[in-house]
Amino acid sequence: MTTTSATIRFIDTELASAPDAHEELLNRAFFALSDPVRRTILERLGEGAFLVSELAAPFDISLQAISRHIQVLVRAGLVQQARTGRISTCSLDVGPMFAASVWVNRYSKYWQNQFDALAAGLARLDKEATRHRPTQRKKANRKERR
Amino acid sequence: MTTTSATIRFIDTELASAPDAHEELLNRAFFALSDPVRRTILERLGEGAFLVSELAAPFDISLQAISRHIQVLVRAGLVQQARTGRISTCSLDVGPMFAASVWVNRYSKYWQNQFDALAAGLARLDKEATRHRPTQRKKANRKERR
DNA sequence: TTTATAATCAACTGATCTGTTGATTGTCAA
DNA sequence: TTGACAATCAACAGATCAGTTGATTATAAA
Repeated sequence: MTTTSATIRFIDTELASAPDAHEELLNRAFFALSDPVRRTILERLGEGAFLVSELAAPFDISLQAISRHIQVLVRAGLVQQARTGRISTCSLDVGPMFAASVWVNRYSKYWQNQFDALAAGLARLDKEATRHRPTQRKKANRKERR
Repeated sequence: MTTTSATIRFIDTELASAPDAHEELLNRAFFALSDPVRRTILERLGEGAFLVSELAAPFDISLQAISRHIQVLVRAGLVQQARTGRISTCSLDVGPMFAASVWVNRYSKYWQNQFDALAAGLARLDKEATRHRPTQRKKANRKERR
């Protein structure tokens, strides 16, 4: 990655012309990525284009719910939809993902001890889960509270 | 970045032992990053450690609100707090950020045309904003609806 | 034409988010 | 001891989120 430095510089000047739009793009991209269903959909789309119903098949929630997840991805610019007739083909757009990577990678200089840091994060989560493990989830597939 | 490939492989096996914890770590990390106030706090912490009140100073919202933003960052593992007496010093922990980078960078192979993709995303946001621009924001610093 | 299918829209519910104000805790200083 | 200060807690309000079910739109097929 010898072009990273130049790349980031170019992006930064590009953003300076529309800083609000870029902020909003990051807001939406990170938010879209914060849900495991949406991340799974994106992983799937990494392999190619799929119909909404095909994307929905592996999940235990309604097609409508998946349709709205996809809408979140579309509004974040991560997914494009092409409707031909009654079917809608979804495909990936990694533009916002690249923007997210640029933002996050500003901290890459701290990643000498990435293993320790990640292990510590996981250990902390395990300890949390052990300390007060929920007896039962309130709703299936519901997002964990903490 | 000649070690990237080996790095990612190591992390993946590490995660396989606690997949749920890793999922939850990503959920929280991406969600924490989806708010511009929290991203600004993280940028600041990249320069060193700060008190809660110091982090709150640049913002127009209450100290309590900032305190809760920091709690979100702490629960995501991105920030550590050390309380000595009545003051609380906040510092950065890039572990979850590294995990987020690893996830996002699985799409780096698509980034040959990153410039076009990002520009398209920004152009789309601009077009949206022009089409139905809100006459006035409902609340100061409130998150944009779309 | 009638029927089945893909996908979205609409309305509703319960949970979560983000901000507010007021009270509280705990420490430092006059 | 008393008062100021850093930070959090607690309770509330308004908005958003994520799921549901039922209706609707539009195309494909019998």
